[in-house]
Amino acid sequence: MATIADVARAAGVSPMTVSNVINGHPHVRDSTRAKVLAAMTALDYRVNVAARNLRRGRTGVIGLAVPEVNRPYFAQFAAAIIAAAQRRDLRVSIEQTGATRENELAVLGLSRNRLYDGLILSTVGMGAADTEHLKVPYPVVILGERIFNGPVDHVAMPNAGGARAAVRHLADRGCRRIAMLTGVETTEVGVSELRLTGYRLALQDLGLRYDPGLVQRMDEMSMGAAAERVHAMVTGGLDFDGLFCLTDTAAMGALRALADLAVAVPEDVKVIGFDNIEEGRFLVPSLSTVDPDHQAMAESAVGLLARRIDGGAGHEEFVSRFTVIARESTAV
Amino acid sequence: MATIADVARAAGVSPMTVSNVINGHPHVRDSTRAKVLAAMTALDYRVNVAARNLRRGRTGVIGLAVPEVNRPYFAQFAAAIIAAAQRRDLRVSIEQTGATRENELAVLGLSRNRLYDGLILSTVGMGAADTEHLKVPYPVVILGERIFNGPVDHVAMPNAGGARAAVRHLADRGCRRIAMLTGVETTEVGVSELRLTGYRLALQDLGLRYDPGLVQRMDEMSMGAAAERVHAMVTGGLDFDGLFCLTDTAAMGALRALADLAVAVPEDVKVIGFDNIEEGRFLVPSLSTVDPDHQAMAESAVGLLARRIDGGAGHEEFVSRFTVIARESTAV
DNA sequence: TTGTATGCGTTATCAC
DNA sequence: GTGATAACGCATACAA
Repeated sequence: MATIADVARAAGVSPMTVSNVINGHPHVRDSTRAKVLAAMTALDYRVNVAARNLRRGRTGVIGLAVPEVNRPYFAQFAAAIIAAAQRRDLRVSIEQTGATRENELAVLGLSRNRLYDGLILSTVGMGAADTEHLKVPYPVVILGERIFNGPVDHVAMPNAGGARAAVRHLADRGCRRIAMLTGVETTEVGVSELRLTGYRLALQDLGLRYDPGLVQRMDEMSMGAAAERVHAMVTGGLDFDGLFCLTDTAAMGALRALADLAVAVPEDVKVIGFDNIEEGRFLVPSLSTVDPDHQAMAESAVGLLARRIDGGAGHEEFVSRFTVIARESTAV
Repeated sequence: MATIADVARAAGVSPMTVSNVINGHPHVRDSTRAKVLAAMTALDYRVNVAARNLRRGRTGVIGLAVPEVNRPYFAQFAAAIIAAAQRRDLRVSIEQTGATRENELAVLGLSRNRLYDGLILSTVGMGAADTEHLKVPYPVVILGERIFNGPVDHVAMPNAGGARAAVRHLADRGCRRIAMLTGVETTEVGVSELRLTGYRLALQDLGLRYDPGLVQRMDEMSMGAAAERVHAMVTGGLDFDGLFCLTDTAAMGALRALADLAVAVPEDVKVIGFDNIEEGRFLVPSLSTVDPDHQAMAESAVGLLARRIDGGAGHEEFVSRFTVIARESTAV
C-alpha cells in the first residue's frame, strides 16, 4: 500500500516528480524517471484510484443501465459496450432497472454523486413526460428512441423501418394474415408502438387490411409469456399464416408453442423476430430476424458518451442500419 | 455541485453536523437535522462519492470478471450477482476476460488500485500454478473449483457430481454408447476435466467401457463449434446413442447439427447439457440438463465477499447442489 | 449535542 | 527539469 510520498522518499525526489512519471509527463530527465520507476517497482506501488478520482473529478467509469443483463439482447449489447469502453480505458458498471420507470430515474440520480462519468440508459419505463429528469449535470446517452427533448444523445434502433421490412419479408414469402406479438406500451413512443407502426406501414404498402385481432399484446416479453400467448392464439382459432415477434426472445417462445401444437414452421406459419440474437441461428427451425447492428450501436453509444465526457457539445442521434436475415423460419 | 461546506453555511451549522446528518448519526437534535435537510434539498446537495471513497478507503463497488457476459450462463450469473449485490448496497463493475489467463491476472491487478472493494473472479484460463497471483490485499472469491491454495473463498459448481448424474441419467434412459462434448483444458482441474471425471465415474458405476474415441474435445465452447463437431462425429460414422455436452450452449449447437443430419433426438440420440440456461426449456426438443443452482451460487459469492470486505476471516468453500432436469431431449 | 482540526493520496499551479 | 504548496470533499478523533 505504498503511496506516491513513499515512492518519492525512496527515489529521493519530490512527490510531484513521481506523479509526473506516472502520468507520462514529457519534461522528466531519463535518469530521474529510471530512479522513480525503480522505486515504484521495489515498493510495488499502485495508484490509488479513489484519490485520483477526487483530484481529477472523474472516475473513469460509465454506468450502463439496462432492464436485465440476463436477456439475450441486452447481454449482447452489454458485452459490446464493455468491449468498446475497454478500448477507451473506461470501465462499465451495470445497473439493472427491471424496466421500471422508478429504477430508471433512480439510476439517473446516481451519477449525480459523481459515481459515473456518464451514463448509457436504456429507457423502457420512462416516457416523454420524464424529459425533465434527463437534465442532469453529466453526459447521458439514451439507448432508445428520440422521445425526449432534453440535452442528451440518442442511439436508436431502426424500429419502424426494421419492423416494416420484417413484415414485408413475410408478405414476400406469401403470408397474407400476418400477426404481431407485441408489448403493452407504457409510453406512446416506445419500442412496441414504433414497431407496430412499421407493421401497419408495411400492411399499407402491401394493400393488406389492418386487423386489430392480429395484434397480440403481452404484459411481459419473455419466452414463457410468448409461448403461452401463441398457444392461446392457435387453440383459440385465430387465423394467421405469418407472425412477426417484437423480439427474438419472444419468437423463441412462439416457435416452441407452434411445435407443441404441430403447426409447421415455415409451412403453416412463417415466423420472424427482431434483434438477431446469437441463439437464433441454431434454433430448429433457425429464426429469421432483423439485425439492428448492435455492434455499431454500442460503439456509437460509447463514442458519443466519451466525446461528451471530454467536453464535446451538441446532442447527436445515431440510428443504426438494419438488415433482414432470412433463415428457415420464413423459408418458402 | 454543492459541497458539505455549502450546506453547512446555508444551514448555519458546521460541516461536521451536516456529515452526521448524512450518515444518520444518532446524536443530532431534531431541529438541527431539519435545518440541515432543508438546506440539502434547497442546494440539491449530493455526496461526492469519490471524496467519501478516499476518506473511507472503500468504493462500494465489487468487480465481477467473467469470460464474456454475452454467454447465457454468465449472463444469468451476472444478473444474479448484480441483484444480490444491490441488496447489500454494492455496485458491480463487469470485466470481460475472454477466458484468457493473461486478462484474468490483469483483473486481479486492478483491484490493487482500490478500484474495487473485492473481486469475484471466474477462473478459466488460470491454473494451479498461478496460486501466487491470488495473494492480493483484498477479498477475492473464485468462481470455480478449489484449484488454488491461496487465501481465497471458492464458490464451486458440483462439476463431477453433476456430470456423473447426467451420464447416469442417459444410461437410465437406455443409452450405452455415450459420447461427451468437452473442452481442451488448459488446467488439470478445470471444468472440462472435472466433468470428464464425472463422466468416467458414471461409466464405472454402470459397468460401461470407457472409449476415448467418444470423448470429443473442442477448442472453443460455442454453439457454432459444437455444431461443427457433432456434424463431423455423425458424418464420420462415430457410433453413439447418448451425448453429454459440457454446457447447454454447446448442446444447442449439437441439437442443431443433429437436426440437420436428420438424427432424431431423443429417438436416435439422447442429449443432455449442463447449466440449465433459460433457453433450454424452449428449444425443440427441449433440453435436459443439470441445474447447478446459480441463484445460490451468486448469493453465496456476494455473501462471502461482503463478509470478507467487512473484515470476516477464514476461507470458505461453497459447493452448490445440483438437480438433473429431464426434458424432451432425453425422453424415452 | 455540536464544532475544530486534520488527513485520506493525488495532481494543478506556479515558482525555481 | 524539479519541487513547494494547496486543494479536491469528506469523515474520524477529539475537544468543547
